[in-house]
Amino acid sequence: MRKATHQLATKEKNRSVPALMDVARHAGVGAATVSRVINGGHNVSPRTLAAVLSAIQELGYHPSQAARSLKGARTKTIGLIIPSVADSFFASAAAAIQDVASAHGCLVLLAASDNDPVKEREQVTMLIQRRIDGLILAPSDAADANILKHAGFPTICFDRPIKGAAISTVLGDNYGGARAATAHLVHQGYKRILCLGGYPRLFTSQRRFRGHRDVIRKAGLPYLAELEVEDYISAEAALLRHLNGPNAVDAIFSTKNSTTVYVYEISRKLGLRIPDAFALLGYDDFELADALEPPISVIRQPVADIATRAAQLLFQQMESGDESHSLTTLGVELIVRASCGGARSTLP
Amino acid sequence: MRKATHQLATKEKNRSVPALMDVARHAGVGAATVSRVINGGHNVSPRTLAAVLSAIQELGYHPSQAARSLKGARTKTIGLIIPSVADSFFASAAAAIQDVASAHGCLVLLAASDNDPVKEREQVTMLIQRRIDGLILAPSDAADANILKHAGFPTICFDRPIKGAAISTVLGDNYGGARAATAHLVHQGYKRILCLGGYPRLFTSQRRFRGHRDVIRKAGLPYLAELEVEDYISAEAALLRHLNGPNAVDAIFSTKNSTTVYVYEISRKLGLRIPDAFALLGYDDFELADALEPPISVIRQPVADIATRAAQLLFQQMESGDESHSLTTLGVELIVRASCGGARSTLP
DNA sequence: GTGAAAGCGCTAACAG
DNA sequence: CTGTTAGCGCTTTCAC
Repeated sequence: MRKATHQLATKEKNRSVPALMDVARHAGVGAATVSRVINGGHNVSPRTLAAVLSAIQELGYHPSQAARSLKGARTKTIGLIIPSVADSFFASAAAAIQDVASAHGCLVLLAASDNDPVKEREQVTMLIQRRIDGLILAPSDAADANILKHAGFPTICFDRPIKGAAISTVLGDNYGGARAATAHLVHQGYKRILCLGGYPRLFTSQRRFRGHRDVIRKAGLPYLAELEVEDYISAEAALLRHLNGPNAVDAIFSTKNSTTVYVYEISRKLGLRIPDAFALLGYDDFELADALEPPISVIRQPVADIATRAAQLLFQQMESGDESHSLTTLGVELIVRASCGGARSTLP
Repeated sequence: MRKATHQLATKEKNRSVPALMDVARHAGVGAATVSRVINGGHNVSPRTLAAVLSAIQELGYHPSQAARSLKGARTKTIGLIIPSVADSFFASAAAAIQDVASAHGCLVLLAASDNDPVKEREQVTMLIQRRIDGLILAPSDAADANILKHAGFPTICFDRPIKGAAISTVLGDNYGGARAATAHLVHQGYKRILCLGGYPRLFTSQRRFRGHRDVIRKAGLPYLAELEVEDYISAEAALLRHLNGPNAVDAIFSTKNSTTVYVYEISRKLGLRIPDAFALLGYDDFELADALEPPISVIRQPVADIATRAAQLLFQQMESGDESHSLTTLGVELIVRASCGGARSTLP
């Protein structure tokens, strides 16, 4: 505090933050010595070390990462681009990635793409300008691999790939998960299984739709799907279309968390009991899935594993400089709860 | 791609990213001209502009933010320190803050403190070193204001203050929220209202505890509290202590989201119907609060508003250089659902 | 052990 | 309109 006043009084520079040279002068040593001190203090006599240290303390000096980076040092910062942190899947992923980054002494520069290729591009540009050491990316469906050509740092994709890009990628087994889900419903004896989903351009959606379709076809059951459901309104409309008449569905495979919840809520509003009126099986587990009445069966993705793996791959690649890329697909888990206990044997 | 090979062949520097000077040489112009181009392209002839632009394109050049910062420019980056992004409250806050930052062309450097003052310190240090333009902070209970003395950028606290620090702060009205919650239960005729909470060192917890206590005292009701509940196990133990005997509680005010859910789950496990066995009113709304059976009443905090306000204050302060600080307390909302409909009039 | 000096990539005066 | 030239804060030889 004294010093702050002092600085102003001597009107040296202006009231900006102290630089290494300020510390050097303050301690009566050369710049190189201060540099040595803040880099481990090796090859410095105890006397000078103490002097420099106290000068740093008094001035409240913090070395500028920017200046260090200029000299080619790493920025100790990785980028993370996701559609939104408000989405619990990506929030969990971000937390896991941050843990890994933190363990490596890195900070995370977070950018939201909103699934918009244009925004995504802008964010990538900003990250390149900041010279991040690496990037973890959940690409939009129209992501352009060329942006990363000249990036100068390794990139790992997770949750979704960039088609035709030579980038290591970590995915959940969307196709397998959808197959497992649908197969389970088939085995339970359901005959009219509706696939309810949205955002058909998303890689994950497509895989899940296909998984459902393939199992249905193989089982010789009628293919029923509503693939444009993106909010409560459209979910309700879709449901109404399939809940009445002699051809009413007896089970619903919902490919998205929010859709699953919509279906649950709509069923209550309509006074339809799950699983008596129809079975429900969702994609992605959620916190209160087993607190609902009935508890909802789901395909659970290993979110933390996916994100952690991606982060580990990134640091591995950052350290090794290895250019090779790989595709990792992590298995999902079928969590059977009461919402799809078995086809009704008797009709009311 | 051609260029990449070319660079290697001519072994100029090494395979590092192109710099402004590379562009200048490539385009046959001076450094200043390139600088002008990447800063808006004013005062540059169409011919040179085109030449430089195409050179930039070919080389895949991106100006280094680090070098710019060295010259005193802003980093266009703000820091955000929260306990964890995995917490939905802070995830929502982060999303809101990011929106504001994005609107100002800024990126967010995210750091997790885990409520640990030591980690928090480290994160602040790393952010100072990166010369962020501003910081938004949800401080740990033992946060040290002195860290930020020499930071060189404005800071805004949200959700919790740093005691005795001259820092603008945006809070939810925890005391008022707890009062409103407890008062509602009192008005409904409940007589034995238990306050269930944990993390008693957290500012938010303390305010909520006090709000409950003050209303209870004023109403002349017995003060009942279990303030060390931090997981399912301890919640169950606490509940068991107060659910039996002639002195059983008839209502529970839960001061934390997760605790509310625990109480709900435990009540189902025990076969106790809410609100017949006891009423339940929680703090912080959650997605499925109204999908549960019964729907849970809560105090809803304006999360997005709090975060947005904090971010706006920050940018305001960054732009004005204003050193003054303020305290903003945002009102909360009582969401009445079926979990505390009114005291039972008849005993079974 | 320690200091002087040369850049790292960029911007901001100045000259032309 | 355009090029030259200082630095910004730091690391890193290279002498002393």
